[in-house]
Amino acid sequence: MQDPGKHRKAKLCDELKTAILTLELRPGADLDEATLSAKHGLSRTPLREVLRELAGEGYIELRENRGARVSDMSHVTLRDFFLAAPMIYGAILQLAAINRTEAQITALRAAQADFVAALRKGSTAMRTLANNRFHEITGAMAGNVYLLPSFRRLLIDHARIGMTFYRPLNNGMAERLSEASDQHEAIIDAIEAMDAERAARLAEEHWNLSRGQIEMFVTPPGIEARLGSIVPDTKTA
Amino acid sequence: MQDPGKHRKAKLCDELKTAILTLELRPGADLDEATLSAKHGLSRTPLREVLRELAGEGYIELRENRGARVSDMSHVTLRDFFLAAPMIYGAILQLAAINRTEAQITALRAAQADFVAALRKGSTAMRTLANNRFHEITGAMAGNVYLLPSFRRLLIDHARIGMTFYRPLNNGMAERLSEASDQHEAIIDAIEAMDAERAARLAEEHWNLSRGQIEMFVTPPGIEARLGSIVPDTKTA
DNA sequence: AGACTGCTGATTGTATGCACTTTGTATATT
DNA sequence: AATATACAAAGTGCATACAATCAGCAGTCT
Repeated sequence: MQDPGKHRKAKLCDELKTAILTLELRPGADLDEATLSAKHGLSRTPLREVLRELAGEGYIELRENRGARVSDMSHVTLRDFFLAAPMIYGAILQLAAINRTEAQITALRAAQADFVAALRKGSTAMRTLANNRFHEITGAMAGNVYLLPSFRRLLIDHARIGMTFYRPLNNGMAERLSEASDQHEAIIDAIEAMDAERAARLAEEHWNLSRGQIEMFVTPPGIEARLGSIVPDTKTA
Repeated sequence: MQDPGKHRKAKLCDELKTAILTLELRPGADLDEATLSAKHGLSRTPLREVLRELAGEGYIELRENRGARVSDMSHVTLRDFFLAAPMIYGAILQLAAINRTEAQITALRAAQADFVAALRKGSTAMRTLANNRFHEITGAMAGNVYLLPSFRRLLIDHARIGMTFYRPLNNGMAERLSEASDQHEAIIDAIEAMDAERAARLAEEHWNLSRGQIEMFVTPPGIEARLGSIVPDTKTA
């Protein structure tokens, strides 16, 4: 696992982020410094600095004298997420429409192409990461230093929630995903046209779609089956 | 400056934050690792970790191989600030009203008492810090992990903007400050009553007051005086 | 039995030395 | 005189060694 390249730190940082976003590293998982530094061919000093950065962005939590662990997600944070997400997402897309540059539009189109490709033949993780990248770019377009910290924090958990709930083979998944893709296209158009109002409307729609999916898996319809009898029904068997 | 206590890191962290909030450390100021570590009796390793943390919270910026500097503030960031602040502040106070605990109310009252005391006989810096602490507590009350990062980032620059513009001896300063204090009291009441709607209204009012003060100093009335003549007016002298 | 106290292994926190990058300056060249 | 290059000084980045702290467990005492 030795990597004498110059970007070992950045690489490690990306790998950890990816692992966390895709739930490869589960919420609450412990991160051991010695193990990680050995695995990535870095000494503990730079590793710890990476951990500090990740903590600052909300990927992990640092506990005094007790090591780092991946940021937890509970029903409380899920509720917080539902409260904050529509507001921030709406604001970001509005500002993106106002401030976007041509180069950013190109980048956004590329990200959307990746997302479509991932929909076609990628894993759930690839879809999640591509989607995450798409929205990261809208954040960069908005370019508001005060909103970005919360936006980034939301994206982390949105990705993780997606990984948890959007399982393949579920009823209507394919249609919903292609709907999300269509919304992405519409969002690109609105941003390119610098139509903030339309962007805000699309943000709400996009959020509602996502919200609907999450709710569907949080509160499923219930299983249609009766409890078996404790004493075996010898008659029917 | 040697401090063999156990909390050197936390202390250094607080001192740096305070210095940045009060503009003792100016936006854009360079932070030299060697100097800082010597000044605070810490080696460079833990110092660098503190810097990473501060960077994560938005106090400073880290540049590869070129040291840290205090986060900059330009006309662009000021504009971003005006866009983001009312939304986030409103959301935070609403959530604070919904989620506050009794203990937090007590803490908020204490912070407000400090603020009043600072108004009476404190320096501008003390006022700013007391005000900052008051709002930090409302953030803790809201307790939404997704909104807090942006809220904290806003508070940093709100404090710094305040230090820049709220200079004593200016027209109407005293009245406006006592008005801010009154609003704090009203905010406490609304939060204690768990009245989210009233809290949101007060947030808007509080923001408008602050906004007005800032605007007053950004766009002053202009100086009533003519340029002196280049050739001295020998007749009048 | 239950709770408390004092060890021990493991893990995190800190200090220091060296390598590398950046930057300012002096000198040489055009 | 202006630009380019080489060198020197300063400061950051990383690795290793050492110190402090914590979790688990054994043993003792009530």
